[in-house]
Amino acid sequence: MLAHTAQTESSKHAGYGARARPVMAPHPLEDSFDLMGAPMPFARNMEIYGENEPADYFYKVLSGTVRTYKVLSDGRRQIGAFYLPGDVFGIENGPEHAFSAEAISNAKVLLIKRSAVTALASRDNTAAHQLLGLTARELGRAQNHIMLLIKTAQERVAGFLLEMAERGQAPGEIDLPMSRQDIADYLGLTIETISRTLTHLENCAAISLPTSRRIVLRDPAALRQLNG
Amino acid sequence: MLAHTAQTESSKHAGYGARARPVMAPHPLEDSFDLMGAPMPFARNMEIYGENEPADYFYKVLSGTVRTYKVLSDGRRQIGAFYLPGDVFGIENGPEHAFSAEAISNAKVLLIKRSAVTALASRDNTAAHQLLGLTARELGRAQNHIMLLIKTAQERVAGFLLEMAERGQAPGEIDLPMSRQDIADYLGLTIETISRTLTHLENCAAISLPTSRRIVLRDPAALRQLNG
DNA sequence: CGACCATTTGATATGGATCAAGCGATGTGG
DNA sequence: CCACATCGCTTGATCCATATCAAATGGTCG
Repeated sequence: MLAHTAQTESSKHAGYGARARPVMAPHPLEDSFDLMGAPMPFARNMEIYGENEPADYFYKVLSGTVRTYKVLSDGRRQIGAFYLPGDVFGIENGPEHAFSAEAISNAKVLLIKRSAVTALASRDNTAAHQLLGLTARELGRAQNHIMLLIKTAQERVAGFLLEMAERGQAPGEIDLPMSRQDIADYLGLTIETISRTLTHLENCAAISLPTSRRIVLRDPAALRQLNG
Repeated sequence: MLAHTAQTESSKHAGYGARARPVMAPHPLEDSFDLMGAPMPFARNMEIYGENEPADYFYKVLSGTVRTYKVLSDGRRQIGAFYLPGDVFGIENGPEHAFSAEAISNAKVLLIKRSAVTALASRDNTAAHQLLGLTARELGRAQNHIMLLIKTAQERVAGFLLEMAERGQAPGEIDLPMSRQDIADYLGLTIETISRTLTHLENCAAISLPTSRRIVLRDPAALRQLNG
């Protein structure tokens, strides 16, 4: 539904560019695409692209957090993944997006023309290899997600916390950018179950919850055990 | 656990080759790899590769059916996918297999050296494109699987039947190569729930079950509606 | 025919959903 | 600055879909 106007939009924010790339554990594979993109800001809860729209761009998170999701006919929402700064999203099978994407928090996203990437990939085989690597990584993520979805509520939440802790910068500390509803829709549970499970983990001294969005992993080994 | 002896094994069955490729809806993308492989037979329930083994080969089903799966520490098994003749499997993120693979029925599988494919891909960009296409298709399959796993038992079974019907040759008729246990482990349900759901669908006149392994889609539209 | 295995069917238990308040932070208008 | 509405989160009570436990049935192979 949202028509990208990358040129016009990004021209309003001409200060960013590749320079604005946050200091992160680098994803070396995709670096060569960075120069091809136009940075673009998205406000909290704004749609970046919609399901079934033509997949004309790849996207790289510069700052903020992004969710991809699908909604079933009766309104159930499944979140496909959360993307943090440095992550690339929008890579999918076929010419249309299978999921929708929204900014969870105010975010800056690099838009990279898919046609430019595939053109580059057909000339430069390191670029092709990088694109393959990104797609395979996404596949691995989806496979892990499948494994999460067959577990008990405790195991799903423990797995989610470990995943977020690994991806964040502070080891053993998580600053959740997403709501309980987002977590629930990622894990295939309800907000009530997420909340109850977190308080239970706190009672078990596995975690502590200084605030509802901040989680300290007090006993990661216990979480890993729960993880199945 | 299983060390492939592709050359020695396949030399015992030197009659197959690309000629033995079953007549199927072709997957045009991977045809250029076919000549690079060595066909190899696997008996029912034999392991093709194990989780965490080096992923030195890609595999293409020539006949029979293959399942990939992961087992959690407590014995729960999740089936990642079923592969029918013409399908390629063993494409994963990283240098090791994330799943194990077994023949469900006696099967012939083409083994294709991964190094040969990547070497070809770095020279020939159509080959690179084909490999990317296979990986992206696998990603799409995993994403659909995720969507299945958040649904009710009826929806999962309906979705599974529609998926199998699309992939099989006879429209509206399914000859299941796998057991109820396999279906259960694919859908994250129990065999009892699979069985009960199938009999319920039969009572609703959505399907009929001439035998336990044969399913006729009597009312595909009803199934599609159930699918969510 | 008889043993074995896969599948179906039945009875009961339970984990997580649903329904329903409460609570705490954040923000807004008076 | 405070009263109050709002929103996200937590907590409690009950319900229900599916798991679990158990037994019967049926199909296959020696």
